[in-house]
Order: sequence, then structure tokens, then C-alpha cells
Amino acid sequence: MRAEPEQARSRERRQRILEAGVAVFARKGFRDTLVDDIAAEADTSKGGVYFHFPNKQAIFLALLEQMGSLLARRLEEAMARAEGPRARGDAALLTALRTFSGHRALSRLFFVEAMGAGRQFSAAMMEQHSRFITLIRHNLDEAVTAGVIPPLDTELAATAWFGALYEVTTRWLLTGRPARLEDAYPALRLLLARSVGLEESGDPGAERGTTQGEG
Amino acid sequence: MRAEPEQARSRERRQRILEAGVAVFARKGFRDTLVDDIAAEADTSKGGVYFHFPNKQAIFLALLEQMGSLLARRLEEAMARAEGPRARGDAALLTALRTFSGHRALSRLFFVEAMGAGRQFSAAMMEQHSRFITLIRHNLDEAVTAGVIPPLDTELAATAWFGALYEVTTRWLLTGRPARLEDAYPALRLLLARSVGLEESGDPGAERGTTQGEG
Amino acid sequence: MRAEPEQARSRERRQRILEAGVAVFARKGFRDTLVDDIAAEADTSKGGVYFHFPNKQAIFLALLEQMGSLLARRLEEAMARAEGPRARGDAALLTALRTFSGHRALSRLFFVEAMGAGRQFSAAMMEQHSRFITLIRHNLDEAVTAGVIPPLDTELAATAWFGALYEVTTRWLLTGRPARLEDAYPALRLLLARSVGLEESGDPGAERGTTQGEG
Amino acid sequence: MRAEPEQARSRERRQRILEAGVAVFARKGFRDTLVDDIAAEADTSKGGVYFHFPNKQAIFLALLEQMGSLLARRLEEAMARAEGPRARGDAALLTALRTFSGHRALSRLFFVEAMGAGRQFSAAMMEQHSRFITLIRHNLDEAVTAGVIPPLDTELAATAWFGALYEVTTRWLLTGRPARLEDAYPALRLLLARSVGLEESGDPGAERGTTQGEG
DNA sequence: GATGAATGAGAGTTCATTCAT
DNA sequence: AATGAATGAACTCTCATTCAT
Repeated sequence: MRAEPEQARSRERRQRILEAGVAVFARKGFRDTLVDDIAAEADTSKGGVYFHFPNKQAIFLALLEQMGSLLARRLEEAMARAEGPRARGDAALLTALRTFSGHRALSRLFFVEAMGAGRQFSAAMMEQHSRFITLIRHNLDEAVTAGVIPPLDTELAATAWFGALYEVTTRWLLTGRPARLEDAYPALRLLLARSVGLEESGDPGAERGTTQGEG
Repeated sequence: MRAEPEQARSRERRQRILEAGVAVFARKGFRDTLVDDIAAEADTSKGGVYFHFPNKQAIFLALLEQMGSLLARRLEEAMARAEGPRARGDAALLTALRTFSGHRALSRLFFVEAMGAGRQFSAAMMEQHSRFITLIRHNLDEAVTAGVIPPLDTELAATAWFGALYEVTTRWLLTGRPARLEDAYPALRLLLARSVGLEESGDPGAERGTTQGEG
Repeated sequence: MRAEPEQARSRERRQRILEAGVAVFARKGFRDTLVDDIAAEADTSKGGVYFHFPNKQAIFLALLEQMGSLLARRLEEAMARAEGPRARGDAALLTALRTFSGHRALSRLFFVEAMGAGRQFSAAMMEQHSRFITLIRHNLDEAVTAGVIPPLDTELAATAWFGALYEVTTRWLLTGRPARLEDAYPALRLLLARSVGLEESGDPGAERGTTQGEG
Repeated sequence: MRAEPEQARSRERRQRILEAGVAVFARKGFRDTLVDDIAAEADTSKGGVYFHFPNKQAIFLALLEQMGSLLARRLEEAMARAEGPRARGDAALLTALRTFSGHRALSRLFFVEAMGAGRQFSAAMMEQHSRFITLIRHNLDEAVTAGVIPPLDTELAATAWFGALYEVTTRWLLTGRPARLEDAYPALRLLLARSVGLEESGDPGAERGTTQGEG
């Protein structure tokens, strides 16, 4: 009997706690966030939180994973719609910027809080970084194979690209510049493209989110 | 009238505490480090630590500042020896990689622990980042003025460069790759140079630490 | 819906902590009392104490207030039963002596510990003193109005009366003399009465702990 | 050789520390006063303080004793100049009020800080109280013997008198009323006199500090 | 499922006292 | 005599986690 609705309610509550987690962690940081804060923000009690998560860390980790998955999903979608390594790269960059821009609090966890929240998170974060660095690398490898760009140390390049994106996003989060993160797209695109030996080409309108062949 | 030696002893002890701080913070992270740990590592007592520093945070901040100053000093020296924007850039990059490489523990604080150690440190860290981003930017501005590279958004480029360097260094710290951080120099140099529109030129051997303009 | 019992249990525990507070504060004094001592005496944990009170001081203050209220309540009752300023004064004095006598530990806080427990308590204590000085003063004012005693500086008289009572009680607490505080009643009554120009009269027997004027 | 001047300098320094003690203890209370505070106020160092006093408590105790002795000396002088128990009593009361009034900070220690500064001081304070209560009692005994006042429980009366004086002085210290403590003299004198059965008499001018026969 | 009272192992910080110089 | 660096025992308060109801 009504097992389904029960489960649904449970999932709902769990989600509410996660959302509360984003809000509070982004506001106070991991260490300064009390489980009570999360409980209050989620309109439940401390015990309620512990029913859904084994501990505070698990909430944070779930959030990191959530952000990672969200980004990965969007990137896949965007890249699937694009043709050719260059268009895929453009699409990915723009999608990433837009995703961070649209989830500022979650991004803050991902970029600012995660790293130093404790020894335990370094590993989890490096995994997330690796996930995207690998994605970038694969695309670069394809581009090399396709002859679009000259051969190069794609692991290093991917790492550097990710770092560039990371720092630009962190700056935006902490200093508010540029006002809209997406505004960094054209210059960043040019920078990254050139760095791997790609000559300029007409830019695929950032406004439409579409991309087109690399010419 | 032996006020001097007294002061010297005091400064010495202060320094010993700072060195202990690097070691312990790098090993355990900021939050997991007990003041007692630092005291033990410095062969003194908790009270001794508190005689020289008002609190744990102050030790960390002093270390951050120390790392920033060390790096700044080295960069200035290296850049002063080089001629032309390109050579200066090469010298700076190599010097940075070598400095991090030679102060792994201190770098760990700077790169890994600092950011998430608490809201209070974000500001201090952003200041350090800004310090070097500004340095990079000035050099890029000069390069543009000198006509060495085409005009571009130097603020964004500087941020991206710093980010690239940051991520590469963080990877090295956390994964141990590349084995020697300096090994990343040639590929990173090429990447960064290209990104701002600089064409290749013979690389000044990293081993000799010399560089020269491309004419 | 058994919110009530929950609350009852909570209130009960709170009360147990207060009672433990009286015992330990009286035994060790405010500063020398550890929150752990109170917790142990109340058969709970340090955290338990902090769940019910924000800090050690709050426990002490609650106790002071409790003592003040207890005394005020008893005085009101006793005075309501008496007729005429003189009888009310007698009743109040006797009630006060008996209350202190019957709550030795609590009185110790009130008389001995409170004042020097810290700058923060001086204010709270002066308020309690004022409370009773005002009570005395009102009664004296009434007595003057009723023509029972000649006009006089009732504020000073009330202060002096309170002081006399205070010192007598403190002596009893610290030296154990007189053996029963109530034994001081007849002499103290006579002293205070005369001090404001009241001629002796037969004593209304304190429940018949009786005494009578020497006249 | 110059042993004398050495000793003089030492005594001087000791005195400076005591004066610093009065100032700081009165300002912050015993527990909240740091030995460093006293050292700073006395323009010396922590070690300097410990050269002259074995510990913090000893400074406080010395101060208490100093106040007690000062008061005792003055009372003796004033009482020696007066003739008859009544005049002696008047002289003593006025002298006490004037002494407290003229040494407000020291009085604060004596009246406010001493009692609750810790279990250790209760004894010392009770001794000081006893000293004066005994003095009062002797005078009352003489007055009884001389037939000036009717027989009464002089121990209790002395205690009550002291308490009255204590509370009046404490009020003045903490609330600033009356503006000049000496202003309480006439009313207090009348009150105390009457309390032991003394009929009014012309008041000995408080202004001259002299007193005259009891009439 | 939910609640919130209870737990208790710390953690940072303070400061009287000591002592080498 | 004096200094001020060093010591280390205490102490208050915190908070993730548990658990009876």
C-alpha cells in the first residue's frame, strides 16, 4: 500500500535538504555550516537530516556529485549537437560558462569551498576535475587525430584549459567580474583556441548557443 | 645592553614556529591542525606559540604572505635579468615552476589549503592571486605596447594564465604528475605563448635558466 | 501529540540543572565552579547544560532571580497577612530571616558570591538589592504617612536597614553565629524599630518564637 | 654602602605597584585584572611585579590590609580627640565616611570586589569586618557601662551598624548617590543613634570634623 | 519518519607563574 | 632588580552524532 507516495515524499525531503545544503554551504562554507543550519533551512530537524544522510560530509559530497553530473549532462547534450572538434569545444566552453552562471551557489561549492574543506574532499574534487579534464583531453585528441590542430601534450593542455576556466569562474564568483560570466566567452574562446594552434574563425553566436563548423 | 641578541632569539623562535606551521598545515590542513601540533613541531609550548602569534589564523596568514613575498621576490629578480617581454615571461614562468617545485609544502598551503580554509581566507587568497595576475597583466600590456603580441583582453588572459599555472601545479601536488614540476615548462610555455598570439621561437634552454627575445 | 510531556521533561531537567547550580556555586563559588561540576551534580553532561542555558553566567543569573522572586513572594504573602506598617515590618523581617535560614546555599550565592563574581553581576545584584530596599522604603513611607513614625530620609533608612540585615545574614553564613538566624530577630527588630523612632510595643510573637520588648 | 637608598628605591617600587593595583583592581575587578595590567600601570614588567609580590593575591591582600590599617589609624586618631562614647561614635562615623569618600578606588576593593573575589578572600574580609565590628562593639559596651545607652546585644548592634554603613557606602560606590558620601552623615548618625536608644542631641558640625559631648 | 534533548570529545585561547639572561 | 619569553594546566564553549520517544 502506498509505498510509492512514501518513497516520493522521502525523495522530496531528501531533495529539500540538498537544496538547503547548497544555500547554506555557499553562504557559510563547509566547516562553518552547522547541521542545524541545514535543518532549519530545510524546515526540518537535525534528526530529520540524519535520517536522510549519514553525516554532514555526505551532503556536501552529494552536492559535488550533483554539480558534476549536471555539468556533464549538459556538456554531453551540447557537444552532441555540435559537429567537429572545434564546434564541440566551443559548445562545451559556452555551456560550462552558462551552467556555472546559472548555478552560482552550487558553483561556489564546486570551485571555492570544496578544495580546502578538508583532506577528505581533495580526492573527491580531483576526481571531478579529472572528469572534465579527461573530457577536454579526449576532444583535443580527436582534434589532433582529425588534423585540426597540431600534435601536442594534450594532457597538459587539458589541465591548463581547465585551470583557466577555473580561475576565471572563481574570480567571477569572488569579485563579481565580469558581471555575467558568459561575457568572458569570446575572449576566453580565442585564448584557448590559439593556445593549441587553432587559427581564428568566425565565432558561432554565443547568444544562440549554437555552433558551427570550424571552417 | 644586549637588547639585540634578545630580539634575535625572539625572531628566531618566531621563525621556527612559522616553519613548523608550514610542515603541519601541509600535512594536516588548516582545520585539522592543532596549535599543539605546531608547538610540538617547533619544540615549544602552546603558550609559546601564542606569545608570538595572536591565534592560529595569524600563523597561516603569515605563511601565505611569506610565500607570496618569496615568489614575488624571485620573479622580480628573474624578470630583471631578462630582456624584452617574451624573455621576461619565460623567465617568470620558469621561476614560478621552480619556486613551487622547491617549496612543495608551502605551495600546498598556497594552492590547496588556503582557499577553503574558511571565509576569512578567501579574501587573503584572492589578494595573493591578484598580486600575480596583475604582474602577468602588466607584462602582457607591455608586450602589446611593444607590438610583440596583438591587442587583447589582458586582464582575462592574465587570469587564465594564472589559472592554468594554478591547475598544473595543483595536479602536480595532488597526483605527483609530472614528476618534476619544471618538466611542464616547455609545453606550458608554448601553450601560453600561443594563446596570446605569439609565434614560436627557439626556446631558451630551461636548464640554463637563460632566455632571449625573439627579435 | 505528547508535546506536553516532552516539555515537562525538559523543564524538569532545566530545574535539575538549576538545583545543581545552587549546590555547586555555594560550595565552590562562581569562578571556581566548572560547568562540568554542575553537569555532574545534575546527572547530565556538559552539553546537556549548554542545551538549557547559553552559558555559565546565565545559570547564576537565573538563580539570583529565583532567589529574589522567592523572597519577594514570601514577603508579599507575609505582609498581606499583617495589619499596619509596624506589623508588616515585623512580618517582613521575620520572613526574610526565615527564608534565608531555610535556603542557606541559595542565600550564600545571594549574599556572598554574587557581588564579586564579576563586573557583570554587580548590576544584577544591585537590582535585587534595590528591589528590597524599595520594598522597605515603601513601608517606611506608609508608616510616616500614617503618623506611626516621624518623617525621615526613608531612602537612606531603607538602605541602612537592608545593610544591617545583609551583614547579620552574611555573618551567620560565614561564622555560623547565631546558630539559628531567626534568633537574631528580637534584637534586630528592636534595633531597626528604634532607629526610625518607633517606640517599643509588645511584639506580635513570631509564630511565637516570641519575644517582647524590654520596656 | 648605599644599602639605604637601594631599600628606599625598592619600597618606592613596591608602593608604585600597590597603587597600580588599586587602580586596576577597582577598574576591572580582581579576576579580570591581569598581572600584566598591573605591571603596565606601574610602568614595570611582569617579572618586576613578581619580584615584589609572591603572587597576584598577595597584592590584593596587601591592599585590603592597607585600607584596613588606614581606616583604623584614622578612626583611632579621631576617637582619641573626642570625649565620651557618643562623641567618639560620631567622630568615628564621620571619619569612616570621609575616608571612604577620599579613597574611592580603594573602597571599591574593600566593599565590592573583596567578597566574591574567591573563597580565599572571604576569610580575609571577615577579619577586616570583624576588626571594625569589634571596634564599634567596644564603644557600644563602654556606652552601656557609662549608662549612656540601655543594655543591649552589642554584638548584633555592632554588626548591624557596620552593615548599614557598608550598604550605604556600596550604594554610593555603585550608583553615585549621594553625590558626596559625607552627605549621608546626618541622617545616618541619627538613625544609628536612635537604634541603640540614644536621644537626639545637637549635632557636632560635620564641617569641622570635630565632635563634642553627647549632651 | 521525525523530533529535539543529550552526549562528550575536543579545540582554541587565557594567564598566573617561572626563569634564563 | 628587572625583563619578557616560555610554560602548561585550565576553562569555556562547540557541534557532529546518537537515540529515546
